[in-house]
Amino acid sequence: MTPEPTAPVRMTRQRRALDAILETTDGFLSAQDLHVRLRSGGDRVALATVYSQLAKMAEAGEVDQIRTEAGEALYRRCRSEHHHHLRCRSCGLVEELDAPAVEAWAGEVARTSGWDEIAHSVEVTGICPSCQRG
Amino acid sequence: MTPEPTAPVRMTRQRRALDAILETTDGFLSAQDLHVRLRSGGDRVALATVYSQLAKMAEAGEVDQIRTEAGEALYRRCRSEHHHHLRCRSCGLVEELDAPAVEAWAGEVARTSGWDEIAHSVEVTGICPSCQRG
DNA sequence: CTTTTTGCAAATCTTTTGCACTCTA
DNA sequence: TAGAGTGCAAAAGATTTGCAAAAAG
Repeated sequence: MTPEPTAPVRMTRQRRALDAILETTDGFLSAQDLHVRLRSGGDRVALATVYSQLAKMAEAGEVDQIRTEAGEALYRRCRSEHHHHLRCRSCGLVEELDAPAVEAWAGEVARTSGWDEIAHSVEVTGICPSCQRG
Repeated sequence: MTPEPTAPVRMTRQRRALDAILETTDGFLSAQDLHVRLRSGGDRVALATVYSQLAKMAEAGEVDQIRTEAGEALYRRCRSEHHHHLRCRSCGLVEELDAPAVEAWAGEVARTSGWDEIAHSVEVTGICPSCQRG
C-alpha cells in the first residue's frame, strides 16, 4: 500500500539503551521520562536523540504513541496485538483493555463509510481504585 | 458529583465574537485558527484571550477538544450529545460518528472495572473519499 | 568510505503567565 | 465599584532543526 523508501536502522549504543527501557517498561513514557531514565541508568543520551529515535520507531510502527490531555506525547513498545487503554486521570496508571465490541464497530465503519485506511483508538480515562482511596 | 465553584461569565465583545465563530463553524479549529478568523472578521482579540476563553468553555463543557497528531488542540462548539469523530489524516476533514456499540461497552467498563468517573473518547482516522481521489 | 546517528545549542511553536488596565454586571 | 476579562510581552514547555563530529555497516 505504501512504497516506504525504508531507511536502514543502525544499532547504536543509544538506540539499544532506548530499546532496553521500552522493552522492560509496561506503561507509557514521555520522551523526557525516557531521557531521565536513560541517564539514571548511566546511559548518556541526548534528549534530541531520544526524540529522533522515537520518531523513527513510531513511523516504523514499533511503538504506540498517545497524547496527554496536556498535549505531551507518550510512547511505549507495541505489545502483541491491537488493544486500548484505561488511564487514570489522577496518577497516570494505564491498564490495557480488550474491546471486541469496539473492534467490530470499527470494522463496520471501515466497511460502510467510504473512507480508506481506517484506524481507531479508544481512550478511556477515569480514577483508578487506588486514587479513589488516596 | 463535583461542587464546581462556578465563576460568573461576563459577556465581553471578545467572548461574543468567539462564540459567533464557533456557532457558525462545523469543523474543528485550533486556537490560532480562531484568532486568525477573528482578525479577518475585523475583531481585534488577543491570542491569549482566545486561549483563555477556550479554556473556560472547555471546562464548562461548551466545546469539544481534540488533539492533532502533532499535539495541537482543536476545538469546536459541542453539538447535540455525546458522539465521536472520523478524521481524515490527509485533509483534516472531520465527520461525526454514532457509536452505540462503543457507548454500551464503555458503560460496562465503568460498571465492572472498579474505576470511577469513567469517560471515553474514540478517535477514528482514515482517508476521506475526496482525498482518495486527489 | 558512505551514510546514518549524535550531541548541542539555537530555533520553533503552542500554550501559559504576570500584571496593569479596562470593562461588565 | 468589585472582580472578571483583556492585551502585551515575557516565560514555559515540548519538540525540531542545523551542523560538524563520531560511529555503523
